[in-house]
Amino acid sequence: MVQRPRGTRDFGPAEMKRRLAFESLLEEQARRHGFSRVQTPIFESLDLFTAKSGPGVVSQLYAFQDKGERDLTLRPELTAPVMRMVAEELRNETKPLRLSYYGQCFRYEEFKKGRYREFYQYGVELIGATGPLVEAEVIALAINMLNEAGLKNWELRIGHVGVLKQVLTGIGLSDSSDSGEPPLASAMRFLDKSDFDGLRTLFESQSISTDFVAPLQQLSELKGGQETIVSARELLSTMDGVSLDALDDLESTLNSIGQLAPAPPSLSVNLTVARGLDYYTGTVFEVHVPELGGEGQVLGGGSYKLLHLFGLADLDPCCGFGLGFDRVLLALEAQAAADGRDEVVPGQADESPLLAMIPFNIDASEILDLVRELRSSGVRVEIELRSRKIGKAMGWADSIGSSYALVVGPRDIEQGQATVKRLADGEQLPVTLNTKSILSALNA
RNA sequence: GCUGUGGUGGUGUAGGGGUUAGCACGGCAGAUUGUGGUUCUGCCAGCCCGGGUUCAAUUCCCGGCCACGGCCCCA
Repeated sequence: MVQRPRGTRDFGPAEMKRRLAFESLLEEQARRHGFSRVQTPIFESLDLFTAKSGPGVVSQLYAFQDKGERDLTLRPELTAPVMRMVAEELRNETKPLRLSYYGQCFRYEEFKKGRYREFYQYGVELIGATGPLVEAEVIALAINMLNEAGLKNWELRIGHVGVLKQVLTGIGLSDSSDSGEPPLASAMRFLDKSDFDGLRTLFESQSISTDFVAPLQQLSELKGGQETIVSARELLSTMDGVSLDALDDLESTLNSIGQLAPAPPSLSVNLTVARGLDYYTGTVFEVHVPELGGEGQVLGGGSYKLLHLFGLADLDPCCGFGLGFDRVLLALEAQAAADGRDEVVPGQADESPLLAMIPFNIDASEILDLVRELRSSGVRVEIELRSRKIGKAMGWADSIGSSYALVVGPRDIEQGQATVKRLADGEQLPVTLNTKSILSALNA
């Protein structure tokens, strides 16, 4: 028996109902925010991702050579492909662009709950505009999506890489280095790991006053929502030469988000986020769901500079986020189970009635015209295909979830009459064997 | 990269060195040739793979594969 490759999943009919409902819910929110869907290839040139993330990523890629010995890889994420597409195809479009995308990505790593080798990402990028309002637009969309999906108990973590950069630059740390890691990057790493001894040692080696360690520690330990900005402002105003521009921008972004979207269940402002990634330039944000445990991050994004890699530096920075489609669904499933709810994703149930058409001791050709007409009127019709006897046919109709059954036998054909049976209560509705009559019975 | 637990029909499980490997759900058929959901009966279908120990392994041991977790990491 051949099995699925490790780290992949099959989705049966019940699960796909939820996934399709979730995707269209996300798409509808994106649409209302002015975003248009795009799609890029499942595989790309290997260079696309090494350019963005460095040669180290190759170990985590499904990379391969094609018959022309071209180095290719299954895509591990969607931001870089969309950037490539913008540079290749969309230069002439009116800016800013609001693009959304959805599809599977592949990473060769050990898989866990919420972490698969083939996983699905939904995301958006807003390209060709920058600033607090742009960030607010993007983050508000993220909030609205999660809110509309019915997700509860999630936390929006938001920060601004510029705050810390401006502080560290202001006190004299350099952003460049002839060899090895720039001092600025080292400092950010120490702060991210809360390694204040390491930070102190770094400052000593860079001839920077260790008096700055204490306020930096305080800054990194600030916790809370929007009021954190006020505390940070007080703290930073005591440090000479430190610009408050980034902090002002973050505050402006937060204010606009407050107007564009409902308040998230929990908001956490963190001013020393590093995110390790040097292409982030402004606000960065993540959404965490505690129920998911170790793989609790369901969404992440921010303002970043990547288009310069494609010769479009004038469009940098852009702002976007990626949403972990599978993880959000896991969270929704867990929450629905905890509440004893059947509905995991709003709108997952197909509302239009299903009619079980049961040809009984007649040739099926007698009812096919009727079936066609009913279907083109929007009714879901399923024909009994196994010539079951009446009792079994009814059991079949029930088990496929139909709301109505219509048995058509020789007598019905002769008389042009039949009865539509409503399965919920057994009520029999007499109909004439034509589309109009049946439709009105279904709507009764 | 480190590490824990587990793998018995399609699903959920019981059992256990020699068994007709039990039960429930499911699917199919019959009782029931024009209106289901009850009931009864029958049928379908299983010990993850390889090696070892043994007279005998689904059961014990080792390895692999797969599954579910916890750290680390995560563009």
